[in-house]
Amino acid sequence: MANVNDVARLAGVSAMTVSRTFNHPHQVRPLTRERVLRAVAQLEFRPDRRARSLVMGNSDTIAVFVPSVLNPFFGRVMLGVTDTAAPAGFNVFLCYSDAPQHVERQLDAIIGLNVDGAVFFDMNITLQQLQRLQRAGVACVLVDNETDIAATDWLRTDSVAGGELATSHLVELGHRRIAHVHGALQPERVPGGVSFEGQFQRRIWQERFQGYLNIMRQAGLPVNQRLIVEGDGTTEGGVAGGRRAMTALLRETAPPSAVYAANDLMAIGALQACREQRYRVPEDISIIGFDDIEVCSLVDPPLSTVRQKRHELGRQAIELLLDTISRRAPRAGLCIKPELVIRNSTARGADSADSAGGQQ
Amino acid sequence: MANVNDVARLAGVSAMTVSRTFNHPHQVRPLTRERVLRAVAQLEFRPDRRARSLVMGNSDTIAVFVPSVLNPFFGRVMLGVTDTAAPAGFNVFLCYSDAPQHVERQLDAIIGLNVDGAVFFDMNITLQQLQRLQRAGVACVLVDNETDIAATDWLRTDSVAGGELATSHLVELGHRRIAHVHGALQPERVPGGVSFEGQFQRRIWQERFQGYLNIMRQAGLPVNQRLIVEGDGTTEGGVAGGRRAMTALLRETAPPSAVYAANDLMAIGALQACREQRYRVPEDISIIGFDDIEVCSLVDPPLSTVRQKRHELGRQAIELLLDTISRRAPRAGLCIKPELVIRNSTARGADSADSAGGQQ
DNA sequence: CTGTTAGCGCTTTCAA
DNA sequence: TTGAAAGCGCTAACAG
Repeated sequence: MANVNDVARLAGVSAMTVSRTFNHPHQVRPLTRERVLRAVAQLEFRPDRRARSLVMGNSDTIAVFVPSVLNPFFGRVMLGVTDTAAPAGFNVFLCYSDAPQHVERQLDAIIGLNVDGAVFFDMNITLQQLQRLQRAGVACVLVDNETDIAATDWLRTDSVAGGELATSHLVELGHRRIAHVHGALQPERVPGGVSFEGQFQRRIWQERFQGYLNIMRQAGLPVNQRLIVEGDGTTEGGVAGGRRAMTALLRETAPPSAVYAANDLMAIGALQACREQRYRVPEDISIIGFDDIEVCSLVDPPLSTVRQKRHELGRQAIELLLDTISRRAPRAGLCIKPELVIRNSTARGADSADSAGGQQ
Repeated sequence: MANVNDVARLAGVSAMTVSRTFNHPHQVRPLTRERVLRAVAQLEFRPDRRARSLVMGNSDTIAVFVPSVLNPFFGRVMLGVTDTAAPAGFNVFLCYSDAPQHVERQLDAIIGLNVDGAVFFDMNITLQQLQRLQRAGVACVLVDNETDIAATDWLRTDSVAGGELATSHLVELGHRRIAHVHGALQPERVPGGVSFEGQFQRRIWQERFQGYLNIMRQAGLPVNQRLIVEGDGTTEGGVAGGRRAMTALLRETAPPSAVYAANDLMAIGALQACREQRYRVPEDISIIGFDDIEVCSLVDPPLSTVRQKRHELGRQAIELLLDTISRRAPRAGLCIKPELVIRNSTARGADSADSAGGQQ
């Protein structure tokens, strides 16, 4: 590969002039610039970013962490990320922690790569990890982190509002026996009570449940502990977990007439269980999910859900990060509101609990 | 951030000893090493990879190109990539060309980043682009590239064999009127003939079609031009394209009793069309797809398909690349065979064409 | 086994 | 407007 000196020699100038042609074009005489650019083209010269980065102290590279490459949620988020980062001249380094022990190694890796900043989507970054990054000069933005960390910028999706949207939708359709399939609970948890506060493995399950509670109470509907069941919100186990949960619900003496699942995969599992047990959706049972991943419109019936604005999420996260990197903005927290997407898995339900269900 | 000199000072040694502690540990006395490592820990020192890379002439970073982050096919491929690259000490830089004009810019970017190598999955890399990369010292591996390029290592999935697997499966189930929904054709194409040689927009459509032809002829079945219809194999338009194609097929006076779609999304679209037109799958019509993406088991009925070994594909591509980078292996071409996955969308069909179809 | 010197490719500062 | 010198953080080569 040609370097500045090769170009300089060919153009009959000094290396500095070549450098300036790229970084301060107005400081070099048009004619000289011409000559330099001709040499650049001839030698296919691309400035070496490592060397540039070394002396400049910034790398124009950011890291983006997602929990899993297999998770269909993040494809569109990444599009929002790139659409925002690329125009600003940043390269995006994607990290995924499909094996949990990888995170520490990945953090080492991005510190070694001297990224200017990092965004963590849906992770469980600790204060210690965050501070290590910050000591290493990496600007950080946390999106839906498991624990709140005051020391940095963050962005959140409003899961409580999302849960409220889903539940109100069902309530407005006349449903009264509304079940909730949530994500995994902590292994060791205090028993009893419908207030699951702090007992969920992940914060989003807590919040999506909270939205459900809010609306049920607000509507004056009884919150029935037996209709609140644990699923599995993971990418791999989500569908099976939703099916298990739904199967259990259908075994109840009075099954629910509507189910709000804390994510789409669990909702799809619930759909499968209904089909297996010969319940029709949405005639017998309404089902609503959460996230609006692409499969929602591929299943039968197409799934009503709560849409996360994923492109927007990626975009705002990067904008926040770029602001932090350039110290343009004060520390701030942002919240993105989801929206209701009504497809065909939800329909008007019975007015009372008694007429719900019905094996055909 | 601390650097070698900071560590050296704290440990009371020279910078070289610090460097050696990382790169040639056996060359430094255990006691000295101890002291250095303590200083390293205390200062949280991570060697700067830019500087290291600059002097070593290699970056231990590779780039991986996929056509789209939204394409569900590549998640598992990326897992195979990382599982192979990480143990070898390589960072993976993921590039996706969701907007076509991005490719050239991405190539510039990875050259500037001085990656040691690049793998291109399912792209349309030209000889010019390849040579530019090679002149810049980037080792390249092409996986299912649109055009064969002799100048580099490549890897291919055996799409012809896959098409044969799918079609034989249908033939063995007793189907005779077997339709094929393929991907897009070239905008300008010579009309007539069932030999679509060279008229497909993408090579994989050509090959997956070829497998169909091979088996139909081998089984002595008539190849009916009207049962070979164009869909849309893209991530965004695949389902709608498959539905359109299937709708057309069902309008035939003698609809097919089985359909082989050139990818899963089109097969799912076909499934939807059947449902809309009140054909039962697989009782009235069998449908088989290609790729085995995750959604296959989520739709109803679960889709029979031809499985691409995606993790394997990622793994082998990286192994080939690492070999090329270290000049361990001669130029080579590899071919990965797919396998049949039978789920519930295919079933025994009528023995003759006449009894096929049947609106209920 | 350890230290000194030089240089990877680039850009900043200072001088012309 | 251009060039010379110095150095970013690291390691190979050589010396001790």
